[in-house]
Amino acid sequence: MNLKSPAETIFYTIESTIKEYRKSSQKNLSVEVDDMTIDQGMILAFLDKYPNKTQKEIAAMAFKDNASMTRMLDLMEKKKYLKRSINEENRRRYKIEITPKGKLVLKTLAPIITTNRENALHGITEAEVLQLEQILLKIKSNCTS
Amino acid sequence: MNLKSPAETIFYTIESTIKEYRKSSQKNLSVEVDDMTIDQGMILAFLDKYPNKTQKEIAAMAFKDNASMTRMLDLMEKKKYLKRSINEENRRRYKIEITPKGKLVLKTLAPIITTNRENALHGITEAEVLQLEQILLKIKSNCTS
DNA sequence: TGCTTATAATTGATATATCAACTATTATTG
DNA sequence: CAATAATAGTTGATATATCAATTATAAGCA
Repeated sequence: MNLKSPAETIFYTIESTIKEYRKSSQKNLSVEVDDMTIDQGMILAFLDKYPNKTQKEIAAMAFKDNASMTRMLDLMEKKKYLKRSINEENRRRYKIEITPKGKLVLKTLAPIITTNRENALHGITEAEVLQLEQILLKIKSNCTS
Repeated sequence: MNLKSPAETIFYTIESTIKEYRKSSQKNLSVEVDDMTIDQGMILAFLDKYPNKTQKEIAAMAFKDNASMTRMLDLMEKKKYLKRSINEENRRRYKIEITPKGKLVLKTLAPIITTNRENALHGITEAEVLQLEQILLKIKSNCTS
């Protein structure tokens, strides 16, 4: 039987690469911010960039499940990074506002995120990144269609 | 500020690609096997291929945390896919054996896994897979060093 | 041999992922 | 307008991820 062991497949490489990236990013983040995960940081960045989106839309953009999004926002609200209030124009939705504490964290995060990305892509050309992206998008498309 | 939004980065593409692959693989697996996750299937495949490795070694190969491995094996044992017994040569270790039920599932899984992989890589050349791998390994190496 | 250190695995705490069922609200349609 | 369907978000259950602390055993060394 010629079934490759999981470790020999490209999927394993994809998964282990992103895991290492996440791990090293979390490590660098934790040095500067105490009680924040990289996912929470990412959500905060999305909320900052798209202030009028629904939780559901943010979830889709961040590639998260709605249920996960609810729980992450619960946590972030508890930690005072943001505030949710009912959107009176559509009472099913929330209005989500980043607090001053959240804004401050975003400023702290920016250089860390930049460094994380630069570090991960060190010695890799723009062309390679493009190739990488194109091939990945093909795989992604194969899996969704 | 020129900080890209998370969705515009290659890391987002990597992450979303592997998530779609996992999702579609889980879906195909669930059609044939009822109470098994793709991670459990992967671990079973590793155990089959490397019957004398420790949990720790399997965890490292499968890119899992030791704690996760303990819990996954607990579950798989409870579901009778495997059996653990103390290794008398080194009482810190377990001897892990795949049960007949586990062996059967492995057989059922094999064609599903093959199909999942082929489907995901449909229309992608060997050369592209190699490129993909090389670039990813660079990123991974940047993150671990 | 006794003490210290290393190793394999577990456990607790917390965060996230996923699916399904559910609530509240809004939109549609007969 | 009332009944029904669609939408936004939540909750419960279960699986996995991660870190830190802990247990049991083995190995190394004075």
